[in-house]
Amino acid sequence: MQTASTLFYQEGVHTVGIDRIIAESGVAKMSLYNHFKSKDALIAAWLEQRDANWREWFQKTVEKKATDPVERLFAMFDALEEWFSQPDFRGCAFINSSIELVDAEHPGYRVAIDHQQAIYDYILQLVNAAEIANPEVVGEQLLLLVEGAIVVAMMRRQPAAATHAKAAATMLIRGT
Amino acid sequence: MQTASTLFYQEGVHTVGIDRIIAESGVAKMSLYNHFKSKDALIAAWLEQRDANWREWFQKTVEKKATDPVERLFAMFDALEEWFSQPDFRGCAFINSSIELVDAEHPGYRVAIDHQQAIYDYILQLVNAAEIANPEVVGEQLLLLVEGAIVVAMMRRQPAAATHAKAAATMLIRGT
DNA sequence: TACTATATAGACAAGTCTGTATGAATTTAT
DNA sequence: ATAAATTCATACAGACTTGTCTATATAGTA
Repeated sequence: MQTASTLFYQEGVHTVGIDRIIAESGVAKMSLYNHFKSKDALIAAWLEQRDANWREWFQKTVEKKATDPVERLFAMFDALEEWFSQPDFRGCAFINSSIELVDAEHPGYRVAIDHQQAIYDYILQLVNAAEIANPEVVGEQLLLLVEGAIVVAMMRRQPAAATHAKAAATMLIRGT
Repeated sequence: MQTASTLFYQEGVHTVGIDRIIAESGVAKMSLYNHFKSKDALIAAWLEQRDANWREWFQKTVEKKATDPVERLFAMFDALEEWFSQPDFRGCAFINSSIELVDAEHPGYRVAIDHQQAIYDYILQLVNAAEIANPEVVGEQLLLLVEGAIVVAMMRRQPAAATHAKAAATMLIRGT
């Protein structure tokens, strides 16, 4: 699973084959198929695990950087910048997978969609805690900045998008 | 090429095979390989054509909606909303392709990266025409809103992201 | 009319992929 | 220590992929 995780994230679920996973992990093919009934099931399990891990990391990092609700909203973008700066950063696994898994019936597709909604829910929670007017609207706008920063940082391969997103968020929240 | 264009955009460059393209287009396989030396070359040609078409449509639409530079910046998001509302909207072909074409050496990869830069260049041009302070910074922020709106609209399958992006852009530019 | 490109249809090669079958080795539990 | 469960290594089936080859048909031009 660990091998599958890094390979799927680094090279995409479509280009990485089962043979590659078993070769680099040293696990026999039958052992893999004993734990996951198909490659699609493995992909779904990976996405679910990554969803839990990523969101825990993100929230823990944000809440460690600041206690004030407004400051935590800004801290989101500092956390993003940390993420973007990691040498193995290759964008959001859930955006990437939702694009690769064209079929909406794929067991991993819903996980990817729900991940973005979970991010929005977390943002909305912080916006509400900060007692900002029109919380849903501001929450949607901040979500756009988060997702936009991820995409731009991925394609440009530089983490500066987080800084610009943070500045824009400051403008949206504080008006300065 | 027309068949390849719709298939690649709708279902992704990886899942659509050569056989599918020749079957739905009625073109013989050797004719296709006579015009494009490989599938990768066909993908690159498709991206280049779509880049030209999309940017022409986008700029024409924006410049038709408004003449004032500031209003044109806002009109970008109205154009996006039109795009998002098309029933066959499936996100940005260049974001999608840059994710599917993991290899940076792929002939189509650079086209995808350059496309985003071309969008930024256009935004910057409008920002400069509007004589906004810190044009590069504001341009980057607007790019985040554009790219974020595309991703969110794609995953949610609803065009409301454009409206939220426009409101955020208004706040960034006008402060209200 | 005759020649030259180009298009067509389909078989084919060589490789990829997922998933299954099999028997031996190894670990775990009693 | 013996039995049970799991893992390993490998071969294999069947379906898929891209790209080539061949032989026929069609269109344009001198």
